[in-house]
Amino acid sequence: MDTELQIFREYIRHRGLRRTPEREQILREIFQTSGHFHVDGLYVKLRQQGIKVSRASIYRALPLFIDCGLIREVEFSRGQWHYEHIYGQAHHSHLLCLGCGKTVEFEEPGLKALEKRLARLYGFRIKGHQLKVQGYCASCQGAERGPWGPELRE
Amino acid sequence: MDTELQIFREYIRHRGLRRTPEREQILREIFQTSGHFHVDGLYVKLRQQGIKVSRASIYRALPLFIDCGLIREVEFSRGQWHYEHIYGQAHHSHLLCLGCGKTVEFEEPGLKALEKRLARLYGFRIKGHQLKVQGYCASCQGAERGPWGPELRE
DNA sequence: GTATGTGCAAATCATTTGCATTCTC
DNA sequence: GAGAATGCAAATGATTTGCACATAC
Repeated sequence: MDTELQIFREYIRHRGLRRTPEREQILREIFQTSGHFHVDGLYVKLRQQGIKVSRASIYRALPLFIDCGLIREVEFSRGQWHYEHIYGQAHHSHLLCLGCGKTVEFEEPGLKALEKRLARLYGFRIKGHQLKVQGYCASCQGAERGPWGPELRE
Repeated sequence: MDTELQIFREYIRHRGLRRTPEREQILREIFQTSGHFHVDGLYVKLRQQGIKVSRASIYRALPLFIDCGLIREVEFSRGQWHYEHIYGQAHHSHLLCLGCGKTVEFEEPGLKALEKRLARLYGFRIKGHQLKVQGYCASCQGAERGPWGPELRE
């Protein structure tokens, strides 16, 4: 249940940082929500619960959570940053609908093999990858723009 | 040689837009440079040649070039947007060094098959994908941070 | 002639930062 | 008590936008 918190405390200790209620409240809120979240939504949800944390503290806390492997950043479309839990989750990629913004998560085991191949080929020590696939979902295929069609905005 | 320009003019005509020297100068500059470029670099290079185009016009022109399939946006690390030609180029992915920022381009034919599979599985009409792999290149592996090691900044 | 495109400077918007105050260790 | 972390408000920086003028069709 609170494994994330434990991991975080462990991390804080290792780095000689300080354990503050703000950081832990933010972390709790993140793990109470399932799926993706973004900074402002997080800020609002905290406020609604009467928890007073500044946006600045959120911005300062997120890199720590990322650093200890609890969450990860994803960008759905340009400038649209979201975060998602990764602790205890299988690594997945995203399929995005350009029409309605729907996202589907999928796993692609073949990418592990690709990483190995790249490591060998280019002498890299691979740390990770991100794959994003875009298209139009079943219900948006009508509105899809043709070749230089009606409109385009990513 | 000037195929890009032809494609662009064709596109302009199709969309009922106007053919302006600014847009074409920007396009020429882009295709005179090989590899990646970013907005500010482009702006400076144009100025250096005595070509006066405002940043605003560049920002307004790039979506057109993207729309007609001449260039593509890539984000190397958070907020670091680059553009690259795609006309006449094989689709490729990027391998990035987290230490020195070096980038390696590679092709991964398997992703086409993945797109097909996703299309069938989720009923999407796939438009494209982006894959980014990160790691440390041979010369940066010493400076690499361990588990919660020295430093991390994407 | 009209609608589009351009340049400029001002507006945006998410994120970062400086600084005085408050907390952890 | 010293160094970190917080909150606030101001700074940043890339991109966008409003508007007056220029220009393509």
